[in-house]
Amino acid sequence: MTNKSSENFAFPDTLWRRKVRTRILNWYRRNARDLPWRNNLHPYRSWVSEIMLQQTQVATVIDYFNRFIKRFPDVVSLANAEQQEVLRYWEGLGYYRRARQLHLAAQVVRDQHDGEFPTDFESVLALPGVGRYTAGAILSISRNQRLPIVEANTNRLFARLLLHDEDVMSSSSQKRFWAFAEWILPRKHISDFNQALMEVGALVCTPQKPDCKGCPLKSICPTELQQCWERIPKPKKKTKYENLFEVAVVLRDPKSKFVLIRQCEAGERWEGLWDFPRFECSVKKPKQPTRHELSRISSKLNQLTDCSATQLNWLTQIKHGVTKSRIALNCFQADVPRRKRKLKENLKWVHPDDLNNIPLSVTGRKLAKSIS
DNA sequence: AAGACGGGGAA
DNA sequence: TTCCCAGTCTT
Repeated sequence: MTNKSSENFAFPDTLWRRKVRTRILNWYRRNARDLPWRNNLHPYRSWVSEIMLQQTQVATVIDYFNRFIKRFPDVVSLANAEQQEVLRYWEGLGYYRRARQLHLAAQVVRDQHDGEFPTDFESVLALPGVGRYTAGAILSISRNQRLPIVEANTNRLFARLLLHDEDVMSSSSQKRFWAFAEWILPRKHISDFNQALMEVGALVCTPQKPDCKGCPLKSICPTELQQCWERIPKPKKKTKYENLFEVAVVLRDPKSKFVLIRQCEAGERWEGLWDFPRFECSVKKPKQPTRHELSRISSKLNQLTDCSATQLNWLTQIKHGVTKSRIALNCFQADVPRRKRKLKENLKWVHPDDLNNIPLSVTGRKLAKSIS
């Protein structure tokens, strides 16, 4: 192997590199946050934390991580759990595919790696839900293996350090950053160094108003010199949102008080999670829906559940954003004359108290709380 | 190369 | 409101 990919790019000299390494490491030793996954470094814990941290901020993850590790302290306990329980522990974190793949990967480790989390890069990378970043992060952080990482924080830090003004997510930018991450990586203290890169990105080299005065790399960072952090990294074009109007119905059996819930299927959002029957439908004045609107709701409800409702009472409106949609969800309650004998696979009647043990979409949880 | 996936926190 | 987040996987 004579062609290291970093040789295809022009980076500063090795003196500059040494400064970056020592300054970043020294800064980290004084400024590292005390985060739960930094105690008791172990590949399993590191893996769980890395999956949770994908596209999710540190502050959000902390409580989820602690609860999750308490319930699933090792990879085999996770593998042996029901997927529904794993999803329940994930509820509210979003990107639920992560939880399904985490669970699946735990079973792969149990069945193909003797229940021991693998420590070679190829095996880790082969696990579902693990890409180049996550595999490198797990093994570098928990085992000090010499593997580079590139993620949101380092994208920003590298772009500024290299005065890189292209879109950081383009494939050419990513190639350059991976090469740089490899080039800048020291021989020793890999775990601290990789965490330090992210920590500087998170605490100092922030998207808005970075703290260049407190930065360990000030005076060797061209972006600090030129005071051009607003231009680098290149701002992305803003996403436009689409307004959606939906209706959810709490169907209730008045005798037993049971309510009907529906499991989201593959191809839908929230696959594997449960929700109240729900569909797209706009209602102008939800408190006084027109006859026409009511009949549309009934018809769609019947289509989804084979149940017919006697009278629809408006409960509340819940607003929430999902990816690029902004949804206004009008919630109704209705009693059913009598329960159907045969239900579709993905429907079930449950007592409201039992909803506590069932993974629901966040809006489903809000609605469940409002009726209990 | 682009789009989907989710929700919370901060400005 | 909009932006951003310890990315991965599928078209």
